[in-house]
Amino acid sequence: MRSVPLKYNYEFSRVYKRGKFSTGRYLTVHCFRRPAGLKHNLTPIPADITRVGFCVNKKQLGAVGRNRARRLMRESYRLIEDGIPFGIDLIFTLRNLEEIPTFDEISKDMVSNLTRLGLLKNEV
RNA sequence: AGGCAGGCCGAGAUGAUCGCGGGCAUCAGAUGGGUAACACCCGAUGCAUGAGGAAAGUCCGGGCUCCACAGGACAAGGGUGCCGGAUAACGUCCGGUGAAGGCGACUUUAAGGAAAGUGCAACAGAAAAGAAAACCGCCCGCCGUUCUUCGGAGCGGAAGGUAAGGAUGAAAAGGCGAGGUAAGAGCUCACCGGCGGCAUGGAGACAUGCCGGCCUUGUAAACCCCACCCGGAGCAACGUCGUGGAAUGGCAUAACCGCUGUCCGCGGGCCAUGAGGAGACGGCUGGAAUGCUGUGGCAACACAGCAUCUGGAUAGAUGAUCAUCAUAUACAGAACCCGGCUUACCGACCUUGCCUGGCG
Repeated sequence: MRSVPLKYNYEFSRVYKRGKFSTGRYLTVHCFRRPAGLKHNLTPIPADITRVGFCVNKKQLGAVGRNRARRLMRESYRLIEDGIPFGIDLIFTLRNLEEIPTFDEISKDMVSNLTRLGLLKNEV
């Protein structure tokens, strides 16, 4: 198990355009199963890693709020990381909400979304 | 009791479990990357450490980097504008002067020049910028007329005098009082204001006093004039490396393929070269640094000594859960770095500070 941040803009758009998604009450999850032999700048991307991105709309929250939301999502992801298969690109996006949800709400929503996409081997 | 001024702090604190960034130390290397081999990267463990007073707005001033000019002056454009000081510098800060406000402690200040010139001053008003103007009013004399107590009085008229009063206006040509006069007027005088000169004090802005002629509207946040300052762009700056592809040169061209058949030639191969897109690394944090003490200074600040090392991420590190403390937690996240300004903010604390009023 190894998770690595998703970096480049074109990789994000690939996940949005060609991947599957699931929307919950607080989060939207996009996932994309990388085909074998995919390269970035002629360097092959290892098959045994999962790449993750966390997004918050710049318009809905200030810098502090965005940081907080990202941290909550990252922490939730960390706890269920082991149950997720390799070779996948994931993007978690906070939905447009009035307030930042609590850790519990994000955590549960993340699990249910990933289950719906068939990405969780067994519920934690 | 009310107020004035200044300072200081602010992810609320503590504990437990799990987790993140870079740093240091140790370990593991018959296993990944890397090297000639080490180092190093990657991995594990431990240790300490890890956002702000505004990190924000990006409004000024610098450092740093590249480009331009490599000398000076002027013009254009922009900025600043009482005086002195502080500073690397500033439009900032400190101390003062003048003005305005407040009973006061204090506060505010968009403070150069209106006698270099130009423009503007709506409406109202007779007149709104020149040494002006007579709407009402006031007045001597004159003419007509009425009355008469024969002194004059009233009314009307033409020509004049008058800026004291009324009326207009944001503003009416110094203010106010006395003398003066037919009525008036800086016409004369005292005081006040302004202007000019002189003296004294001060480093200066200015202050005080005396003298003079009797006096010149406001607006420069209208143009403008004067003095001083300013080259441009920014860390996505800039520097180093830079697979492949393309370019140029060299070498090899047996076979095969392409340039529609044939021949020649060229390309596909290998090596080198200087640019260089993506990307990587550096720039990247030890600094006009912070704390304490001392000396100088009213102060801003400067100097000296001692001590300390205090974020450097790169899709972007400070988090999660639980428990306790008191009800509960504002504005808000470094992105090259400093000095300011401005704006946002739940609240906590300090000064044997100062002022006004009440009671004793």
